[in-house]
Amino acid sequence: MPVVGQPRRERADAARNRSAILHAAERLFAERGISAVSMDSVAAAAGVGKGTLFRRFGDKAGLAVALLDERERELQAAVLSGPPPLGPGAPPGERLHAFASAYVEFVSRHAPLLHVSETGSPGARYRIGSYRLWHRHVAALLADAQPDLDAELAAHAVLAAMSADVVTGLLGELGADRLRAGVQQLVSVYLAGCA
Amino acid sequence: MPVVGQPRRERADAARNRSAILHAAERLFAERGISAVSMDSVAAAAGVGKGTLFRRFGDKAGLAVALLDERERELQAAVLSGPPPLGPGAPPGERLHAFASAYVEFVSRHAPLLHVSETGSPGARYRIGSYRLWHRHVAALLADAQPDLDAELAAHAVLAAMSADVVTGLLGELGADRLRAGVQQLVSVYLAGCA
DNA sequence: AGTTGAAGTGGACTATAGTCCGGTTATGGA
DNA sequence: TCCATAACCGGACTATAGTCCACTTCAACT
Repeated sequence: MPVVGQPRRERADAARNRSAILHAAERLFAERGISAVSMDSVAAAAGVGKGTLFRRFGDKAGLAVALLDERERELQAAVLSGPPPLGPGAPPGERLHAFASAYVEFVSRHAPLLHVSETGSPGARYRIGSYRLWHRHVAALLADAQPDLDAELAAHAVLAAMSADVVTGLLGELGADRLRAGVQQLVSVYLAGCA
Repeated sequence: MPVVGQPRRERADAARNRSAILHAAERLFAERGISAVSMDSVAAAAGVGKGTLFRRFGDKAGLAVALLDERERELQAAVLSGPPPLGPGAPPGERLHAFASAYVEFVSRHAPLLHVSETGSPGARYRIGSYRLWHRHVAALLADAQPDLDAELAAHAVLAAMSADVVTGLLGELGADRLRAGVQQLVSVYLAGCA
């Protein structure tokens, strides 16, 4: 009887295919742009059938999430256990500003992938694990710095201002510096907390 | 020679078809839910060919935008020339709070249509006329109430907190009241302006 | 009313996402 | 080593968005 909650180890062939798919997708997306790459071509480049691709990742959005997951781990590590001011050690206000800068940077860099990952069911962003992680992080810092605030709600607002849609939609119009300034102003105003 | 910048009046047959398409789409979307309605069936129900449908509205997102446009006019009228506190006459802070409530309500009611209208090219929301209108409105009120603020940026943040994606993603988790409270808190904090 | 050409029309066509299921293979136990 | 079984594989299949272009119709101007 298999141990509950601890599924058997992934089969060796499945692991090989998973890795092949991820690498092929990464390469093709970089070469041609995500929207120009069909799932068929990803499967072909990875040397697997279409069924395998969809079985593993559900749909194109799922594939994007898997790809982002790898890239996001780096930022997560820096935030959870890296050096201050991003990591622990600095006062919450400084950490918040540092996080905002880093996150805007991250979103800018991976905007196309993020956009695809949020395609499909509406509100998908709010259900994936990483959003919850960032939300907890921001809410904790806000609550720490400014107890009068409803930090849960404020954290959602801060993250909304850094959503992939906002960043891609306004980057062209405002430029990276001004975009960052907007988020920093938002964070500052929450931290000042004269509500 | 046709007058530049003032395109000829829409041809009568085109107007008839446009109206037929809009009405058919409205009915089908209400009956079956947007995602379950194919563009083919909209065309068939309207009694036009597929080519006509796509020529007029570009794609499914364009059709959604056209449908929203009608519904949005009501809110626009109330904001631009209706009675206070939503319309002119009340102090800017009050108008802002009133707008936030009304807009969250609007987004909640039309979330599926808004989601479809933002599908497709990323950042589509920021290019359609109505976003620019709301942004100008919010920015003007913020600038009026709190001159220290960078009102342009703050207005984007306020609208981001009320995007269709945020509302659909968090409505289930937080509920309508708490969602509204979050936006009200955001507005209050900007108005307090201790940045 | 007749002419003319621009705007509009419709349905066949292509490309792609995502489903399904019969056949195959890895894995753990005897 | 061999067996039973559950997971995995792959490609044919379906449904739908969106394109294209030869044909039709409207309306402005004689």
